[in-house]
Amino acid sequence: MQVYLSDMDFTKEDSAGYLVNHMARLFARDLQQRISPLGIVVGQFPILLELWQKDGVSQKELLGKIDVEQATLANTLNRMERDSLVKRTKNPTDARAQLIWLTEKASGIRAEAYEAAQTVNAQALAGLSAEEQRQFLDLMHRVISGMRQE
Amino acid sequence: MQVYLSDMDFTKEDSAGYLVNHMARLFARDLQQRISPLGIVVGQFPILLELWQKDGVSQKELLGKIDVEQATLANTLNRMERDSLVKRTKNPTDARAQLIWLTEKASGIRAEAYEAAQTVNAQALAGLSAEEQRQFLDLMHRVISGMRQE
DNA sequence: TAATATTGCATAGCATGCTATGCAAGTGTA
DNA sequence: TACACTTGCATAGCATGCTATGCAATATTA
Repeated sequence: MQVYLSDMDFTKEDSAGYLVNHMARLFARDLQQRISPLGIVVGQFPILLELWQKDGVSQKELLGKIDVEQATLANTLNRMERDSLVKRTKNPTDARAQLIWLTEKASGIRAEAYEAAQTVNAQALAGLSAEEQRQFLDLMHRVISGMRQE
Repeated sequence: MQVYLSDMDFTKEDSAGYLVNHMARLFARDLQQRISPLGIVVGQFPILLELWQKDGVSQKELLGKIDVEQATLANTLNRMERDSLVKRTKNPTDARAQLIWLTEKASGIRAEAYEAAQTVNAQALAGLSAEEQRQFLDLMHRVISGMRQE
């Protein structure tokens, strides 16, 4: 079957952008449901992932590891501080900079948060074979690296 | 190579959810850049797609074709009305309902908007072969349909 | 028909993300 | 040292999306 696309035709279901957007909201919805019992929200997740690896870092260092803009990070950190997930201290060697530390509350939910995310990922990809799952991740990596530079 | 994932390990780059979220923001960024000269923004795009097919519909009918919540649609329609993209009239046979109509301004940018979206999609997938592009869309469809029901 | 339930839409309040901008603290240079 | 430049972060203002809630109009049921 041959499908002709004219400038008078646009099919959402054939649009990568439309599908990506929809899929992202489904992932966020599922992850939010699973992590809300832990007292965190989805936007905090990438930040927590990095701080669980290493805290006591500057906002700049954190920013280098996370794919959001600086203002987005600063705002999310504000909410995390409000929610007692992080504390900010002055950097003794640079008064402009800060050091960001996890609270015990945030440290304590690490294993459960990992599990929540892995469960969401596993369920989302449950309809794909192991080989298809690898392909899917690979394709996404390639699309992302192509788009980052543009 | 065998990779062991423990509960003390979580790699963003292996997380479908993380990649999907990042990719969605890259798509939105690129589309926004291309359509802003047309006087529209990305959230309006799915709504316009449907209204270009058929306008004079109720909000409920529109909602059935778009994958967002009712409140999101109502808010986006408010901004579109503010920006002179749509007009709302009363439904003569049901005073609760409304009919949503495109303005001439919105009708006139259809071809350019289609082209913008198709260019974004094409560029995003430029690093994939035709067969890989088909696979990618197919995998996304399957992931989405699996997640919608959960 | 009167009471109740449902429907169609609007609004409030919030999180996430962006761009643009401001500003104090550091760095470099004349 | 004085000046300009850069850096690290905060804030304003906006769009997008969500859940929860309100409310008038319609539909249903007793």
